[in-house]
Amino acid sequence: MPRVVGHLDLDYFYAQVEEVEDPSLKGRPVIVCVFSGRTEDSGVVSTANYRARELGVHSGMPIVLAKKKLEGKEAAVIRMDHRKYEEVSARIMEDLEGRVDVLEPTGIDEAFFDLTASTRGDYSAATKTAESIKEAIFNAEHLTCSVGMGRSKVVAKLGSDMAKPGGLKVVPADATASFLEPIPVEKLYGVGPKTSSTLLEMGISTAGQLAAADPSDLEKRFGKKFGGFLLLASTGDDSSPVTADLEPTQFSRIVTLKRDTSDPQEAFAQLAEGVEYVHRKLTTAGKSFRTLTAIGIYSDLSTKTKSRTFETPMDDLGTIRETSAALFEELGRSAEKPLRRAGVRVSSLSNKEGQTSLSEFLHPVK
DNA sequence: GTTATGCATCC
DNA sequence: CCTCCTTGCATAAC
Repeated sequence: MPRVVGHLDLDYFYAQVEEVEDPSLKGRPVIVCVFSGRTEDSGVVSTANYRARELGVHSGMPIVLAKKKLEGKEAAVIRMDHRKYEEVSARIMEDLEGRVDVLEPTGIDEAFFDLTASTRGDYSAATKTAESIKEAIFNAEHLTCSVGMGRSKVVAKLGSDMAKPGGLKVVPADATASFLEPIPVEKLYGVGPKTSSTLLEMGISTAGQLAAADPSDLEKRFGKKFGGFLLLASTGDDSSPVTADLEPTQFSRIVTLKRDTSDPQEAFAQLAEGVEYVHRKLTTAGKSFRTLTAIGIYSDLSTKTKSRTFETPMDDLGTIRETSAALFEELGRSAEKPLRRAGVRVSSLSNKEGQTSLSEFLHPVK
């Protein structure tokens, strides 16, 4: 029986949530932005609706540049409200859990799902389920989404990309090979600019060519693990399962400083709220950490990190404060360039004494 | 085997 | 002109 794997992606999520909340935005270019606070308009576009995209604006673009492109176009420039999008996302994910066999959220606006068991590998039954899911989200939240389905995660993700915006792309298991053959390698999940340029050097530009490549050549260039993955992905045979209740493995926060500085204490002071945020996330999740990392991003945007691992799990704000302050001191001393951004991360997480894992909490053993 | 650090991906 | 977050992996050093 072939697996039935789906990928659901909420369309231009942040901007669409804003459109739903304020219908007067419909039909106008809308951009949701992260303002860094450094100057009036410093920061980047997080999400642009399709009207804004038509005018050449896309995510990652500096706000100043986006505003120029949108001048005189009745555009709405909105400050990102992460809390709001998280609430909408949580409602949708909760509803989805009841409609699929397994749900694996992979971000605030997307999730993989599995329908193998309930459809017994029947792709027409799965198509009906996907359609009802799209309908349910639209009825409940007035949001559109794009869905892809196929026999693996790579195929499902490719499908949802192709279906954007608002569509459904189903690739039945036996149509996988012909579907993948002409796909450019850079479209494959897990293949970014670095990997695709290396592949191009090897004369490989499509999934079909990748599938026909010499496995040992791929291993030499990418290592055994990633080389093997590429080969499987090229034929839609990547086997990674859809997994529910994945526990977080780290929490981090990075902020942009008001001005570049070589003074570690000044940088650390501006990170104070970020430190509290990380501690709050840790507490909410009921976790302790063993490793704490200070992250420095310098004026030339290069990155340097310093970390410390404790022998026993820690969870208090004081420890995070003191340790990150000390690590920043080291970061400042070892660098010749001033800092532009500063961050803190906790990892090597474990559940606190007496706390059940999130998964046990959600689905207790009877 | 564990730790520190950086790289690549994706959002 | 340049935000923020997460995950996994490679590699070197201990």
